[in-house]
Amino acid sequence: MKEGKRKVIIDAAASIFARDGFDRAKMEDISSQAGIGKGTIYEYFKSKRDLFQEVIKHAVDVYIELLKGIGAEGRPFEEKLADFIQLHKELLEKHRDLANLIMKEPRDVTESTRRYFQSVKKDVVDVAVNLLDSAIQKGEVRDINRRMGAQIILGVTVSLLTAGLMRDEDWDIDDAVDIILHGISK
Amino acid sequence: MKEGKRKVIIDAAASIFARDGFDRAKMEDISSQAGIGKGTIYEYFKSKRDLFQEVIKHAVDVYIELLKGIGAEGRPFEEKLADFIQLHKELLEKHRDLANLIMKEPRDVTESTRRYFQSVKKDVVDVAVNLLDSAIQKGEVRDINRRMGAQIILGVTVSLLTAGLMRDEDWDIDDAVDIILHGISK
Amino acid sequence: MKEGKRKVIIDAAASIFARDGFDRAKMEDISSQAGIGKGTIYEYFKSKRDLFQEVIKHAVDVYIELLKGIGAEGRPFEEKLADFIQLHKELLEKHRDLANLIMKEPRDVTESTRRYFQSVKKDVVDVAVNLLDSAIQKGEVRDINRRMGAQIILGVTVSLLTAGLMRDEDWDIDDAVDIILHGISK
Amino acid sequence: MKEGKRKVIIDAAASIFARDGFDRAKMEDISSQAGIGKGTIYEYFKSKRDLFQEVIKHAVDVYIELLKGIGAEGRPFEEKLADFIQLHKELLEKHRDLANLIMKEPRDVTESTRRYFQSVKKDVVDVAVNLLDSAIQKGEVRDINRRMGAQIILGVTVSLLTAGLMRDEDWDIDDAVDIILHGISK
DNA sequence: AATGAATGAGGGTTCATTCAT
DNA sequence: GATGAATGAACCCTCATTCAT
Repeated sequence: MKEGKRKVIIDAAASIFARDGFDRAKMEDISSQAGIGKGTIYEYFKSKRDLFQEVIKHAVDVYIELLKGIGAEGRPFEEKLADFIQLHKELLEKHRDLANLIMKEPRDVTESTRRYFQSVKKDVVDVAVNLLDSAIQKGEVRDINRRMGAQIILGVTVSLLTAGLMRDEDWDIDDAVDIILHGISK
Repeated sequence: MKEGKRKVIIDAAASIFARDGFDRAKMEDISSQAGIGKGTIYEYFKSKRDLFQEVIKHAVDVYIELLKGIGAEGRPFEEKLADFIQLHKELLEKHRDLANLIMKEPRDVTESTRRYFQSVKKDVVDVAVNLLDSAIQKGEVRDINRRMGAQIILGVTVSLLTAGLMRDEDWDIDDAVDIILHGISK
Repeated sequence: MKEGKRKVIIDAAASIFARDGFDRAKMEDISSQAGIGKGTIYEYFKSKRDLFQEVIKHAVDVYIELLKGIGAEGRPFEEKLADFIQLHKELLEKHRDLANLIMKEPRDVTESTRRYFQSVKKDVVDVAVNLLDSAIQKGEVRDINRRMGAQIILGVTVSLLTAGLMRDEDWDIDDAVDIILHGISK
Repeated sequence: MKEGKRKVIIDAAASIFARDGFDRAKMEDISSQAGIGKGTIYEYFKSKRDLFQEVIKHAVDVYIELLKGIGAEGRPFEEKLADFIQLHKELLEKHRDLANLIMKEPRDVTESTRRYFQSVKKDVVDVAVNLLDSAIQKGEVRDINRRMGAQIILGVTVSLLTAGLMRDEDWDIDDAVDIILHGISK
């Protein structure tokens, strides 16, 4: 029961933080969104900042968990890459604003949260690095700087998605994969 | 004189907004950074929001102006692409935080500013689209979806730069250009 | 059993009120000090204020009881006076903070508590008045205004003790008695 | 002008703190008592605590200044003693509650304020000690422990006055002086 | 035109009290 | 009876904005 309410608060907070950003989010809005009293939040979280950190941590955990599912061996790199993009697409469609919280670099939080963010970003890049590494070893991909390649994959993915290009058109994923794989040169 | 002070305020505001973000930036900090009285800002700008919009507009104008310089005809696409990346690199190095203000989607401003942002982003993509279009017509690049290609170029550029990968390593631009042009596939 | 728990709560409250003062004392601290649940206090006391009043009343009752023991007839005034001071000394040493609660005039309580305090103070002064009265009638003391004399005795006692002058030096009591009795004039 | 308003705030705060105590005093009450806006206080004082400290410091400064006036040489100890009591009497009549703030030991302030309080108390006792010392040297008073004697004088003074005994009866000062000088013994 | 003192709406946080279990 | 999770009134403090000078 207790943990249940914690979750309710985190979900409400996620939606309000995502809508309004950290500074403009009001604890009262969060509490009413959660269907509880304003003071109740403080039974579960020390402060607004603390709540924010937990929201982020939760969102990130879900995200990382999903990401890890992609690595499964034995499938061609091309498919994994499509999955990687598809995953982000779904994530962004379902939790557009929350995704922003993860992708962007917020200035309004503890140094420790900032470090956490950095480490998360690194985790995400690492997933891409692993995808690449395995593909390079199998000879599917030429031997480029893995970290840079991973960064490029992530950047293309995020920028395509946040640009809203792919919102309704599934074929775009394949095109994106094609461009990442073969470039744009004739 | 009047316009001179306006500029002073915008510069000060740019530096404070970049440092603290919109919500945490204090009008008092801006005024003292500008070396003027707190009330004076309101002689030139209606409100904090208004000031912020002007700051963004100014930064964007400079940015767009620089971007337009790249289009110059007669040079190979590869060079233009390198210039495009180089321009962003310099911009990000000089005005890292301000650049964020432009690249990110701020939730803390007027709907009208949001629209302005959208149009700016479109302008930026348009520059890339034009680069691509001209290259496609010259046969330098295969006939991909121009807007998507442009978005990919931008995504690669921004993500590489914000990742800090290139901070001190100039060769990276060529590698990035290579990957954009020829992809990562063997 | 019921009364037993009441006593436990009063003792816990006394220690917390003494440590933190009325306003800063937290009901939760009191309950955990008492080893019971927060809500349980309200089974025994209507409110924080009510609890405070009971704490005071209890402390005062103990105090008054001790005071009354001094009056015993047949002993010289000088000894009684020394006892009076000694009693306060012990009281202050054992329950320094609680003693403050009694001696001082708290502004943070009901008018009725204030009146109670007044009456307690009067009781204490009365004890001193009785000491004096009996001494005056026996000719041990000159015929001064009894109430003023009593107030003086009390004032000297409390001020000496709270000043911490006598904390470790027993002889001081005799000196104090001497000065009260014979004044400071040559 | 600026200092003028500071003084206005301190006076208002003194009256509210005196009436309600530190914890219950509301900044809003203080501001409205001062006839200014709530935020204005914070232009002059960092926080409620800071304001409180300044109030105390101010009250104490006035008090110490008045006390020092008593020491003037060449007058008999008896007169000085009467002046000492008279001074406290007037002080308590005019600023009864504020006087309490000085005399009592508040638990709700910085350690540094507590130390300041201690030092003030010492100053006050020192004045009394000096009175006594000079009297002892002139042979007006027998050679008692000066600090204890001083504490006794202060105790008698304060206890008589806070008891409200002397509120309207001027003769009491002489009686008090008499008792301090000659004791109560026949 | 320029200033900065004054303002007060707004929001995070605390904690006495309630009440369902 | 005993509990402690839930509540929301209350209060300190910040800071964008105004306006008298």
